Formats: sequence, structure tokens, C-alpha cells
Amino acid sequence: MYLCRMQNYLDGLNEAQRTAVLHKDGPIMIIAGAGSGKTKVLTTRIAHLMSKHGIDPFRILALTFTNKAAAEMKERIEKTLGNTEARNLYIGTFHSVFARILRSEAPKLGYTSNFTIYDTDDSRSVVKTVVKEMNLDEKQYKPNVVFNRISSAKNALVGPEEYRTDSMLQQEDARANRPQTGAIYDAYAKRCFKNGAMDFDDLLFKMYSLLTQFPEALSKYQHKFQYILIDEYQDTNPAQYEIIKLLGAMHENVCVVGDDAQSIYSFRGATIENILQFSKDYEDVVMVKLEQNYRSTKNILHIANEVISNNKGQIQKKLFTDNDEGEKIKLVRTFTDNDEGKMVADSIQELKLRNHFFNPDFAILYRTNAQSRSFEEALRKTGITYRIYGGISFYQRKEVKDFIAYLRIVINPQDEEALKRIINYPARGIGKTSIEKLVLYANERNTSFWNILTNASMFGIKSATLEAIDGFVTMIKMFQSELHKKNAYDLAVLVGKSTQIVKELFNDKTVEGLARYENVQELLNSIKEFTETPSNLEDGEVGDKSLAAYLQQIVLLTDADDDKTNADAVKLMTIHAAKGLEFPVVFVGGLEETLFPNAMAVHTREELEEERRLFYVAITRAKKHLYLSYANARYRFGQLQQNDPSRFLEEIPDEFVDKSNAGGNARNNGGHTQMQGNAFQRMHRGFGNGYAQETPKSKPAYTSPARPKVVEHTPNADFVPSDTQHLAVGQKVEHQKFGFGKVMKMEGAAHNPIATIQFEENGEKKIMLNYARLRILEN
DNA sequence: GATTATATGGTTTTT
DNA sequence: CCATATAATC
Repeated sequence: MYLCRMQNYLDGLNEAQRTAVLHKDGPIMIIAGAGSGKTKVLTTRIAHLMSKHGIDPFRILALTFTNKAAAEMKERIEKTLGNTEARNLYIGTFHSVFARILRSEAPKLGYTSNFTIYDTDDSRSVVKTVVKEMNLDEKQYKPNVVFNRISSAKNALVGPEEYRTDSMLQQEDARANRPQTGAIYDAYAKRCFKNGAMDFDDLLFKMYSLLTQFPEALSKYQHKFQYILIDEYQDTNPAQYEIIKLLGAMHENVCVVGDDAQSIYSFRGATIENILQFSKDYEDVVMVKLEQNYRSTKNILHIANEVISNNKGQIQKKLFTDNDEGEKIKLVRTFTDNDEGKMVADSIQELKLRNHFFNPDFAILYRTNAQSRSFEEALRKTGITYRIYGGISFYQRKEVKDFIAYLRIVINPQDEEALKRIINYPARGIGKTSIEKLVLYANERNTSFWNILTNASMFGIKSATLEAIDGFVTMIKMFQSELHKKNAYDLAVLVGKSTQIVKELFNDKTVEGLARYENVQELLNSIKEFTETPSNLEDGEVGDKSLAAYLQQIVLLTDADDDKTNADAVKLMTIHAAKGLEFPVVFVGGLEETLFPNAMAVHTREELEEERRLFYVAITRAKKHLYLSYANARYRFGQLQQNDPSRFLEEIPDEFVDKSNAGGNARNNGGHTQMQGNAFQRMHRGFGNGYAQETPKSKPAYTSPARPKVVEHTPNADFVPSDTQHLAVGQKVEHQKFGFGKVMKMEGAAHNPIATIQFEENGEKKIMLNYARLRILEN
């Protein structure tokens, strides 16, 4: 019987797949073309290792690109084996698996196990604060640009010290007019550490530090992970490569699965070098190519092969399929982006009626998130239910992030980003100036913002503000004392009540207010669901029903994890988000120059080839029908912009295309081989240089209409505001900002007097005496 | 200090 | 066009 089941799972495999599954020990690289059954191979291989070879699931590490892929694999293995052993596998994304390990090893790195994980918004915000504190120009050191640079460095395993001493990197920064980038990097890293926080890249960078600086940790995990499997290998970066190399060095049972033709994440530091390097780093690598496609029609596969053949750099392979010829690809030209949306909506309607397709059979794919708008509108008008993946995720909504910020502080009060976010939300009278002052004190004393808050009375804060701060601190401390008595959900409810956030949102009866209220309720529901779903944990890990575990989980969620696969809706997403998915009917929109290939990515062959791989990924998502569309003109920044059809359209042979709606012609050492070389070389091994491409700025030719500008006034050094209770018409005064002037008129109620003052430099202003700081000069 | 009005500038792609 | 940053007003 046992054998019988085993036979079953091996039966459905073709020869190449079978080879990949049966290979037991030693390194193996599987080049898996689109739709070639790669997930099937991975899951069967793991099932086989467990059932045939008796490998302990606790000792198998499988790294996937999304959490959803991990969950799916687990499920499929359980089904194959007919038991629940698969739940013991160490399986997840690089980031979530390493976060889990880092939690239990945190003290080694000087962190506590409840460290916060910063998302990109948090990280950018830290960069911004640091830039400000260093008195650098924010225009010159744009948080986004600087952060991307830091991120690239980390992904190449270049730390702050190395960064600052690498002359090539220094030169590059100097040329980009950002010579202080290294100093910012250093300050940024220190600040994150002080805040008890790691950013996304740290989860890789610090994992590497852990393994290289602590031999006992390296040995522990090398022993533990007897078998290692990596999915989507073409999208790994140098940091991930090195970590795997270290972890796999003992058993060398490393199995990587990837497709160089689908490498689309170079902007995140991924490099196909990792595929090429793999067979050099290990001896006797078994190579398997999966070339039979089970997904698409012959027509679809043909054009995919044609398109990708325009790329120079790639591993030779030829995908084929036994599937039907299928219909021709439809190429559709429309006048505007709105028409494109309408065309897609109409086509969906028709396919549903004539060919009996249902909403979940359709996917609309595009290059940039902004393109979703015209599709949404058309679908809404046509009455087709749809769902958008990506864009601003649920957990990035302001009200949700605010609420989460409270939870973050309860877990880790050193988290300055979270503190700044909600110290005055809901408004409790702790203003910007007070906060800035206190942060400054914290920096001067080299302590945390929270420590300053708990001793705020020592810093000459005025009594009303001090009271507010004390109230806030007391409340947070109360939450912290409840942390161990309550589960995550009950604590979250307590936070919602005590802060009055829920009540405030409930009382906001505007449409947006209602949506915000619902979002917070949904957050609470998600926490509840989390506390009620059982899961596994082992050897001294953070209890994974904890609030900390919840926070870790949500910050590492990917767009693709947002499941609802079964939802009765048409799906809209970027091509990046569609990786690994398949749909009976696929629409790819916006096939226009400047959009796809994107204008930001046509400057080098490497960039252009990645755009083409992206197009390849889009095409190969389709099983039965494929629609490619482009608009003559589309709204961009509120203005209609003309575009040529994408150059990629010319690469599709006519014989496979139905152009009846295309409007005529389409165109007008330790074996660290990888890490050899200096920091500069490593950061440039992938594509790009870590700087986002900057388009030359074209300034509008018009001059903005004149606006009464305030002539800045610098008050005398001895400026002390006077008591203005008895201010009278005719008196001369000095205003902190508007300068010298004469009181022309007094009005307003006794408790809120308003003076009309004629300023020498800035004309007549109405000033509320309750707030203004005025010095009376003479009568 | 908080709320509201105006101005600027931004679009790749994401863990 | 939209979201966020800054300035004006209360």
C-alpha cells in the first residue's frame, strides 16, 4: 500500500521531472521553463525525501518567493503523503524564515527577540530623519534614492564601514552629488539598531552576519538543514546566495529551481549570476531542464519563445507543448486608455457569455500599478466584480498603520518610528515642537526617545504637554503589563478602547471615515483569526501566538499572499505580482513605448532584456486566450500623452496574431567565489548601480502666478514675547515672523482677541493674540 | 497648536 | 490626476 501511493506520485511525472525528484544527495539545479510543472517537482521531491528516504521534515529547508507558495507546497505535500508531517517542514520566504531564526538568535547580534521589522515606509522615514539631523539638503538626498542605495549595498553584503572605505563607491556617490551617502548609511544603521529594528534587507544581511560571526550558530544550522530547496532561484540576490552557500556547505544537498528567462527582480538586487555561478561553486552539479510546457496553447508558447529569443544572454532551452494549437493571439489597438479598459471589459463579458468562462478565469496584467484605474472604471461600469492585487496594501493604510504602531510600541518601546507616529494620535496636545525637542534630547544623551518620554519632567517641558506625555506613557505601560495576561486579540481591543481610536473613527460618519472604521475592524478580525489558528513552533522560539509573531507575519506578507483565489472576481495585478500564477484568459495592457518597455529601463541592453523577460512572464501566464492591447494616447499626470506601440509587438510573428482590431500596422575561498571582488564590484554585479534612474527634469516653461510671499524676519536675539492682554490700537510691535508693525484695529471676543496689524514688510495681517508671539515696542 | 488651503512633484517593478 | 508637504488661518 505504501509503495502503491509512492508509485502514484511518481507516475504523473515526465522523464526530466522524474530525474529531478529521484536525485537524492548532492547539488542539483533544475532549469524549469514556464508552466513546466516546477511546483509539482518540488513538492514531489520533498514528499519523496520524506516517505522513501525517511528524512525528518524538521531538517528540510524550503525557500519560496511568497508565503502563499509556501502554504500551497505544504498542502500539496500533505495531500501526496496522506498525513500531516509536512507541517513540520521549515518552509517559507527567505525573509520570513530568516526572521524566525533571527528572533531566536537575536541576543547574539545585540538585539532582543522582540525586534521590530521596518517596512519600506518606516525605512524611508528613518532615512529622512537622519538626513534632517545631519543638516543635509533633503532635495539632494532624497530619502527614496538614498534608501535604495543603502538597500543595494546590503543586498551585496556591503556594510557601512566597507561602504565608506570603498573608493569606487565613494567616487560614484561624489559623481551623483551625494557624497554623504555613506555617512547617512552609517547613521541609518545605527538608528535602526537603537530603535531595536531591522529593515527587510537586514533580515538577509544580519542572517549573514550571524552565520559568519558565530561559528556555533553556523554549525547548528548547517547540521539542522540536511536538505535545502530554493524556488525562483533566478530572483535571488548575492546576500541570499551567500547565506545558502554557508547553510548548505555541510551536506551540500542544495536543490535550486529557476528559470533565467523569468528573472525580473534585478532592481531588488537579484542577479542571474547566481544561476551561472552555482555549477562553478559545487562539484558535480546535476543539471535538469524541464522543457515541456503543460500550461499554454501552442500559439501562446510560440510567441513566447519568439519574443524571448531576442534576448542575448540566456541558457539555451526550447519549450514545447502537446497542448492544442489554440486560438490566435489577439492584438488590439484603442484610442485611449479608457477605451482600452472598455475593450477589456467588453471582451470579458463576451467570453463569459459565449465560452462559459467565469470571473476567476480572467486576469488583467500591466506594467505599473497606476494603470489599474482605467480597467477598474470600465469593469465597474460593466458590472463585473474585480479585485486588485498590490498597490497600497491593507496594512499600509494610514489608520491600520497607526493602530499597528501602538501594538509595535507595546512590544518594543524603543521603536521611535512607531512612537512618533502615534504619540499625538489621537490628538492629545503633544505637538511637533515638543517632539522635536525630545528627540533632540534623546540624541544628545544617546538614549531612546521612549526613555526621554518616561523622564519628560526633567527637560523643562511646559506643564500641559508634560501632563499629556505622562498620560501617554502611563497608558502604554498599562498595555505592556497586560501583554502577558491577555492574548493578542484582547490586547488589541484594549488598545482600541483606551486610545479611543475605535470610538473616534466610529463617530466619523463621512464615507472615508466609515471605510477607516471598517478597516480597523478588519484588522481586529485578522488578529482574532491569528490567535485562533494553531501553528507549529519549536526549540525556544517566540511563542507564535504572541502579538510579536503577529506583527512579524503581517509585515512580511506579500501581495501574492493576499489570497482569495476562489473569490468570484476578475483579477488585476502587475506582471511582477503575477509571477508563478496562471489564468485561462490573460489581458496584457499598455503595450506602448515609455510604458512597456518602461522609459526608466531602456538605457542599457540589460535593462531592456529584463523588460523583455517581463513581457515573457506576462505571455506565459495565459493558458487559453491571450489579449495584447495598446492605446494611442493615455492620461498620465492628468494629461493626455501620445505613445508609439511597444517595440515588443514587432517581435511577434504575424502568423500567430489576430490583428483584426489592431488598426493596421502595429507600428508606426572558503569558496566565496561569488563574493570575490571589492564592494563596488559586488554592488554592480547585478544590473544597475543601486541608483534609481533619474529622468532629466523638464521644468514647465510657465512661471507660477505670484503669491504674497512672507518676507522672513529674524527677531532680535533678546526677543521675548510681551503680555498682549492689554494691547491697544496705535502700539508698535515686533512679530517673530512678520517683523515690525503697528496695531490698526482690535476686535474679537475677550477670550479670543484679534489684532489687525500693518507690517512694514508684509502688509496687513490679522493676528490672534492667543497664539501669536508679539513684543510690544512702544505705545 | 490644530485645521484648512495651497503647491509641488511624482510612476517602474517589491520582500 | 493624486498624495503629500508647506503655508495660511483660525
